[in-house]
Amino acid sequence: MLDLERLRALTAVATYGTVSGAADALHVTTSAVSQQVAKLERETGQKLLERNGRGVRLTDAAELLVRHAERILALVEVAQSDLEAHRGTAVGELSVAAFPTAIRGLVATALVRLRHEHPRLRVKVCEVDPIESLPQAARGELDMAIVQDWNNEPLALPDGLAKGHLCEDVADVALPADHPLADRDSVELKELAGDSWISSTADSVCYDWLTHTLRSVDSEPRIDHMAYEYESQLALVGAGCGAAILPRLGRCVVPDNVRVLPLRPLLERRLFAVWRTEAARRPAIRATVDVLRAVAAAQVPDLTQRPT
Amino acid sequence: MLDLERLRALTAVATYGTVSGAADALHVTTSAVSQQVAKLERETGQKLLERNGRGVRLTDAAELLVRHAERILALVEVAQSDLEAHRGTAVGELSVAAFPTAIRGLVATALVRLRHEHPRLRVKVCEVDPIESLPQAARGELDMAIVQDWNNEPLALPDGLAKGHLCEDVADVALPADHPLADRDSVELKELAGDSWISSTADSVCYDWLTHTLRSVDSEPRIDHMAYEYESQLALVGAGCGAAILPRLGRCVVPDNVRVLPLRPLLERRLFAVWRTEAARRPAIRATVDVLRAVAAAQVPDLTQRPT
DNA sequence: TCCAGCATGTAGCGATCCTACACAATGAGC
DNA sequence: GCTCATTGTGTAGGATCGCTACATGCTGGA
Repeated sequence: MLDLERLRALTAVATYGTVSGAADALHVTTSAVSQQVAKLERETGQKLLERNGRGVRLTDAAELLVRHAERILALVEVAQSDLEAHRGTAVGELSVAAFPTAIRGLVATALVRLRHEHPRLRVKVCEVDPIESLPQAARGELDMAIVQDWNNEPLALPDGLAKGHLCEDVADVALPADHPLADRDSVELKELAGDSWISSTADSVCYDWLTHTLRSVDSEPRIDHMAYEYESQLALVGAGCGAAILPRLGRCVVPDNVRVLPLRPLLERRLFAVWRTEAARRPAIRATVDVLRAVAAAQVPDLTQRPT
Repeated sequence: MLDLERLRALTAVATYGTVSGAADALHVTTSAVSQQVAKLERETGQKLLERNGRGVRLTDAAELLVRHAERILALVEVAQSDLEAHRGTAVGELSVAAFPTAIRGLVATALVRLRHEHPRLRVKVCEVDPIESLPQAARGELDMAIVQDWNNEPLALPDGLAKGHLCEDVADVALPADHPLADRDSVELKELAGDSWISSTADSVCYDWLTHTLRSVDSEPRIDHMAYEYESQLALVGAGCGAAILPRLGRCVVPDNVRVLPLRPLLERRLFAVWRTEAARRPAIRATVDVLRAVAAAQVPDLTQRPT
């Protein structure tokens, strides 16, 4: 009889291309994965991995088995999810990835309520940029990813994932206090064409989005500085290094030498929770999304109406 | 992660209704099955079995899990079968059930050829009446069942099973040597209406078939004696106890005090091999069916043209 | 009331699986 | 061309798992 853990080991090798990559993902040693696959080879009577340079290559038989294994493992996840739904209560472990402003502006508060309302549910939060968390969720390394979707750039969802809308958030522009436009009530993005910009680091969705957005008003946007944390970006803005886009959700204290102005038209992002469709029926998923929505709803006035 | 062996244990309990029945089917002790299910309960966090009188009853959660498990286990079998097909050669173990005349008339010879042509295939034969072997094959306790199908009574195949035709066989009637019709070249069944009959035992398809067949010529057939083995039936015929239907396949030596006459019209049975559709792609299945057909074809003249 | 039948719990033994370590093979950098 | 980092496989030992045998508890019929 085939063993699901062994099938998972093989699919992990197929996914990551190397035995050690699979071992990392499964949190075991390479030796363990190697032995699991070797056992699978003995059981099936067929060679599954072949040495290929320093790595391995899957044989045709292994590719075939992986295709079956993916269907089987998906069905197993549906069964587990269905069984948990039958139980009705949110229990077990739920690993959630979120980007920084969502963690402090939404998830932290939600965790308090979740711990209170679902004491048997253990939510593990990890700060991961959506650029990473989406594929991780698709691969099953995460149960839920909290991601964003700017109004000028829709979210591309990998196969097998479902999303649930959480709330809207508005982003303003942060300018040095001595900027010519710093005393305006609001500003249009195109008025800032030619300005120097401060962005998130290049391995984040915010960087991709900012360059894309600025290109609509400025053929050659100048991104001179990059910092992943907004607090650092604001320090750079205060030092007169340029402008930055600053979401309202999870906003830190703005230094005195920085002015924050609303943009015209509003620059909005939508927040989504994303999960695998196989796990959709888990009460843990539903409960977490519900609480996230409730927390978000309580903050909507703050986010969309605050003068700045 | 769910474990397939544990799921199999639960489905066996669902199938057989009792823990000990499941244990028998899985060839382990009741304690082992009980522990497996208990572990499943801990993993899923839900009660699966409830004491019910001296036995157990499956909870709703267990019923739900069984439905999923059946789909998963079927998919696993397809994967294994597909993988073996990819390998191309017939290997591993194949458990085959056949009724007595098929064993000596067909399977024994086929085993010799199979052992020669597919040395890595181990075929295990067990004599089981089709009345038992069909459900056993459907439940996965057997890989193949060799069954018969009389020309006046088609075979009802349970869901999930496929069949392959092997050959035809003809049955004659055995009469005491001093029977008034014993010297005829052939005889019609209705000429024997009112005669006493010797049948297979009541727990066999042959008994069911014989009573059904005789009813078409005799409203109240007299079945005075029953013996599972034809050799015993012929001894009874020779002792003047009645008539018997005697297939040509695997026919033993006929005693001197018994005459065997062909029936008009021919009483034919068709032989089939039956297997689960999930295992249909196994080369072991295909190879065995092919050899059975070849052996049968070599005997067809003997079976259908022999004067008696 | 006793007993047969069924399920569960426990102790112990063997198998399994994982980690740590050693070793082999490859390919990139100097 | 040599060295070394990277990757995969093999082996020994310890922890865990899973099974059997046996004891115990419960139920329903004789």
